[in-house]
Amino acid sequence: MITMTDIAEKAGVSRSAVSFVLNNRPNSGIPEGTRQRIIEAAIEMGYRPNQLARAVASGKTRMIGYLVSEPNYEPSWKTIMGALAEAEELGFTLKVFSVTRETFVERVRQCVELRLGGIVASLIGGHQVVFEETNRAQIPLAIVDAGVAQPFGATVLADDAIGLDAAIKHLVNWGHQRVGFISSGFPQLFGGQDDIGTARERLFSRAMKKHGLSVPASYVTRETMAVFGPEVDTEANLGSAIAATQALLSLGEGRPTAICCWRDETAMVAIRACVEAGVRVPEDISVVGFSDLSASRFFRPPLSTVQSPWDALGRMAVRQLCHRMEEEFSPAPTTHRVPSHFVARQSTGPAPH
Amino acid sequence: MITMTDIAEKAGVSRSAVSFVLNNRPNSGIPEGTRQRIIEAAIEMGYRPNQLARAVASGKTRMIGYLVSEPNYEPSWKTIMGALAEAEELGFTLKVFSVTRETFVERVRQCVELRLGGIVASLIGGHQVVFEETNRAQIPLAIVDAGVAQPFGATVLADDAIGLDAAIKHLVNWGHQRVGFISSGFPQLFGGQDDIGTARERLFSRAMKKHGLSVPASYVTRETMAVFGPEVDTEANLGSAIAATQALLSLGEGRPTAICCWRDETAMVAIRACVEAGVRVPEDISVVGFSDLSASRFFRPPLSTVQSPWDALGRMAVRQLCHRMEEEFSPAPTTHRVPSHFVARQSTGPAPH
DNA sequence: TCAATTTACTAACGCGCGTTAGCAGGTTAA
DNA sequence: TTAACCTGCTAACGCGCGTTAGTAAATTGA
Repeated sequence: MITMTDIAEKAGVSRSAVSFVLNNRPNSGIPEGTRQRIIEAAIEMGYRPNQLARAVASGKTRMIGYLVSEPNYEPSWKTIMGALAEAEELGFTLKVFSVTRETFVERVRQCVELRLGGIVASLIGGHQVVFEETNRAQIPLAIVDAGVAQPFGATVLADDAIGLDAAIKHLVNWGHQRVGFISSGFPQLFGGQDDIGTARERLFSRAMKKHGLSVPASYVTRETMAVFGPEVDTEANLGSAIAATQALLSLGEGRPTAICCWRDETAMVAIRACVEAGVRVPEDISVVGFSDLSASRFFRPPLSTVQSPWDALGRMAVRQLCHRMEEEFSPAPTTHRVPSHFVARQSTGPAPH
Repeated sequence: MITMTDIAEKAGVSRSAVSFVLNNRPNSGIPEGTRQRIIEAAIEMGYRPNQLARAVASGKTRMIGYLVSEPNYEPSWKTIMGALAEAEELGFTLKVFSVTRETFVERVRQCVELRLGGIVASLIGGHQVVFEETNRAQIPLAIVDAGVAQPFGATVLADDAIGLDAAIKHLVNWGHQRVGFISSGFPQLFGGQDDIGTARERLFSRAMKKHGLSVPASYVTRETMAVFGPEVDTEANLGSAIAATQALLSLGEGRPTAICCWRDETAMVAIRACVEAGVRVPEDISVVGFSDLSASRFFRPPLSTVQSPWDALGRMAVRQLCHRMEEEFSPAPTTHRVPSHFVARQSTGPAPH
């Protein structure tokens, strides 16, 4: 590997001169002739600066780390790819770490040891621990899609209220008055209470109230998700979604004429549960999803759903992180929202009389 | 940031002693007492070794780079995630780079400058250039899912023949004799001819011959794909797939009773084109896909398709790369195949008389 | 008792680079 | 004529670490 010393020798100058020229430092006093000689030597020898050494010497890195707890989940990688694109546009490189409940502390330490300039965390729980570790090392932190705003770092959230509002408006336009909700809760967070499910339920109630509709307690149910491992998305894991759907259907005459689900997968399972119970979708009941997975437009019926802006979330997280990397380190929390959009397909229709 | 010097001071020893203990070097002659003192000091001060400096000093990196040309494509990220998992299990970290025709040379240079220990390339074309660059820097290269084996580095391929063979066997069992093929070609490769489409067509012919079936030239068509950008997977891009399907359907009485498509997306478009032409799937014609996208099981009818082992491809690529990283550098080509599997769903059925 | 060995370390160099201080020679201004 | 300044560099230090050579003191062996 060619080093600066090699090209200094070839150009007949000192290594310092080479460093000055290659970093084209102003006021270094290297005249054009010498400058050209050095550059030509560098090109001729195929010199490539060692970024590691550069980082050690300068104490700065243009690398950012990305922690994911569910790498095989479609929303996860869409967010990653958004982050990757933004990072590259801003001149950073992205290092991805997958994380389990057992390994996530160790992974954060790895990031510290690699002296990464900043960290994006896309986790289900465990943010507190990540913060403690990064804060100690003075590493800026951005948290993406955590459900609720965190009391540290830059939290980047989808503005679910916008999409949810549009969804309910859509249902109201179809004449629906009684709308049920299947929330999603995680019983096995890394470390902490599950306030996410509750937050979602509040969000739903607020959105309903905005349209002058009330939500009986029996209309709000919750599926319980096992968090880790590739089985997250399989139907086998969604037994509780079936139970939640059946609970709503069993409410008799006063049952909801529409159901909002927190995830597209939940909506798919709910629809299947409805059909199996002899309830047609959307003729007898309308179902709304959340996420807009690639499979959702191929589902029968194609899902009406709130598109979560995964790509934009990743981009925003990186952008906010870079802001923090440029400034003095601060653990102060900030929150940034990215709008979501409702897209009407065929799982919703006019309310039955 | 705490350094070795800090903890040497605290423990009352030299920095060398600290280095010896923390790397628990054999025969360093540090007695247990001193050893404990140093370790305690390190823990107490929350010492984290600077892996960058370590890499500079030792000249070795446990980082591998991953170049992707189509990061938003489902098979791409499945492969990435496989690679990530394998890398972490082997104690490496993964740096992902997305690549366009304009930036891919620059990205390879970045990898060199970061002194990455090895590179996985998941590209459509351009392998030759990547090889030249990495070979000059003596960086091991693994190429994943390139369609055909490359004359350098470790090529990791899906053994499509296995799945294709199973698919044709499946069709033959349903009584099909006349099977058409819609291949996929890339007109805009990074640099070079498109021999991939041709290779696929040969593969198909061989598989058919194996089952005693011949393939008239008119049975083999090809869709032409625009390569880059997020529009790759949209239906808008698949006009040529519609044309290819119509060409097969227009063959009149002697037309194929089954069609194999090189991609699931192609199969979806082909099915739609059939239905629009009044040809029912699978009653009048059977259609087989390739890939097994997550949407494919939700498509109507659910696609019979060859599952490509994306995850395993990524894992294999990293494993082969790590082999090369351990040994003396060599540009010699090797090829590694990962089996594929056929999964029968509802887009195939008995041949019509 | 004294050389030979072992023990327990330290000093010093190098990795490739960024950066600051400074120096020799020429030019300018008073 | 001499101090002040500019030009065109170089010497030297430091980043945090791995590694080799070496050294003073303690121990051993004959």
